[in-house]
Amino acid sequence: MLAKSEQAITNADRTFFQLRKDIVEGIIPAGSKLSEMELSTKYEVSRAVIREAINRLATCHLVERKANVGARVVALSPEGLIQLYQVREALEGMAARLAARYMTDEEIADMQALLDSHFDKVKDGQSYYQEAGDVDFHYRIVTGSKNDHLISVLVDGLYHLVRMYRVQLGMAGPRVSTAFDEHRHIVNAIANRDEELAEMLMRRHILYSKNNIEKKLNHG
Amino acid sequence: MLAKSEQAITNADRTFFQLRKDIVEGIIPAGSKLSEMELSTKYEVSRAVIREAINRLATCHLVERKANVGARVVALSPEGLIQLYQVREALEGMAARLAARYMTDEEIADMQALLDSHFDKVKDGQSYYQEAGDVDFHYRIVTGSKNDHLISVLVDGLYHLVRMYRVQLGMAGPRVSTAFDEHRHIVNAIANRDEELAEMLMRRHILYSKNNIEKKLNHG
DNA sequence: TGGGCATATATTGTCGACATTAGTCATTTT
DNA sequence: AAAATGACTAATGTCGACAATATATGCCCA
Repeated sequence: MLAKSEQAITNADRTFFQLRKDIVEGIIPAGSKLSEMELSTKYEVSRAVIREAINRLATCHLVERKANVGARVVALSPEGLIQLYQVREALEGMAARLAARYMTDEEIADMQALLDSHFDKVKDGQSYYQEAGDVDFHYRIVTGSKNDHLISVLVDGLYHLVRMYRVQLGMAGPRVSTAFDEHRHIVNAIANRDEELAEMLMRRHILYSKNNIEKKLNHG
Repeated sequence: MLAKSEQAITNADRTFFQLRKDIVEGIIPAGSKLSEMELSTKYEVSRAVIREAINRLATCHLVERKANVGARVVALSPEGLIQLYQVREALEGMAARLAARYMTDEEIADMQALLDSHFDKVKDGQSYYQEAGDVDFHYRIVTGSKNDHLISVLVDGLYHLVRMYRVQLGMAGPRVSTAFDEHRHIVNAIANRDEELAEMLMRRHILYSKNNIEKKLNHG
């Protein structure tokens, strides 16, 4: 999905990525117990490798671990999703501000080109590109902040949790055209080096997404 | 230091806390290599326990790990500290906003009382309480947000990194009296349930701290 | 019959040994 | 002489076995 430089070197890496994928996509159900023995036979690695993978998942908040008891996949709750979006609003708002400050002109031009290509595809009705496009857009802003902590918390942590919610609660993409307009305005603000506006627009963009999701959760 | 519920159950827990403390306080120097064998003899536990502790430290970004090579304590850099404060500004600003929304009247009253006691102590010239008081104040706001992700990222992650910088760069507390005024104003905004103002004041408060630190780094 | 306690079992926590990899140094070849 | 290649070494990665802990079962007693 992400064209990130997350490449697996060791078995623990591979197992971690595989487990994370299986959890995010709901192959391993939310709230279910993660037995080290069971997983070590299933993934054909030793318990130590599974333990390391589970520990990493725990620090990503995809699983919760209790000493001498074991680990469970986190349970999905509406409040959890709201809280996730509150953090996203704060962090990605700051990311947009920093992107307006630190992104190079080339990076901004690339991002504008990316948005154009997305727009063409959406115009042709290929709305299934929406999620990938949205991910791409947010990813570029976040990396454009040039802030390693920000990047890590979002890309390595929150985004996987958000994806888990979206996949398992069946939140495929509504809000296609409006979201694209919002993306466009954010990029314009960044191109104008208007930090204040970039942050404000990004925060509103995420707030709208949150409200939209809340609506679906309540009336759906 | 923190009266948190972080209590060690297993040896890995204890070793993790001990290692974290030694790194934050500079007993293990920034940038130095962490040899698993060496540490396992030093802390009198097996290599597996050390490995688990190091892995946890890696996800806290206190150490950096490279596959088949080893782990090093992160290097301190002025840019790193700036980036940390950028993330703090975003997250604690949101925390103040959410605290204004979700803290109970009792929690707010407690916090005001805490501030009063701090003020009395500072008035008497006991300025060495400043850092602990500051930590207490920020900790209450963050937990008052009732947002688990926010709490975890800040309390389990960033605060230890910030403390590492403060300890090792010798940033003991200046800005005592002005910081107290800022704290007071933030609490007032929260008591008035003014989310917008609470967030804005908190962001400024952290921004001022950042500027103050930058000044010391440059002229110090 | 219901509750508390002791035992039993299954799971996690811990350990030491082995396998594998990266880095170093010496040798060889051009 | 310089560069490349090969083996050597020391570290990390992986594994299976043992120890400690929590939950479940069943027994005893009120």
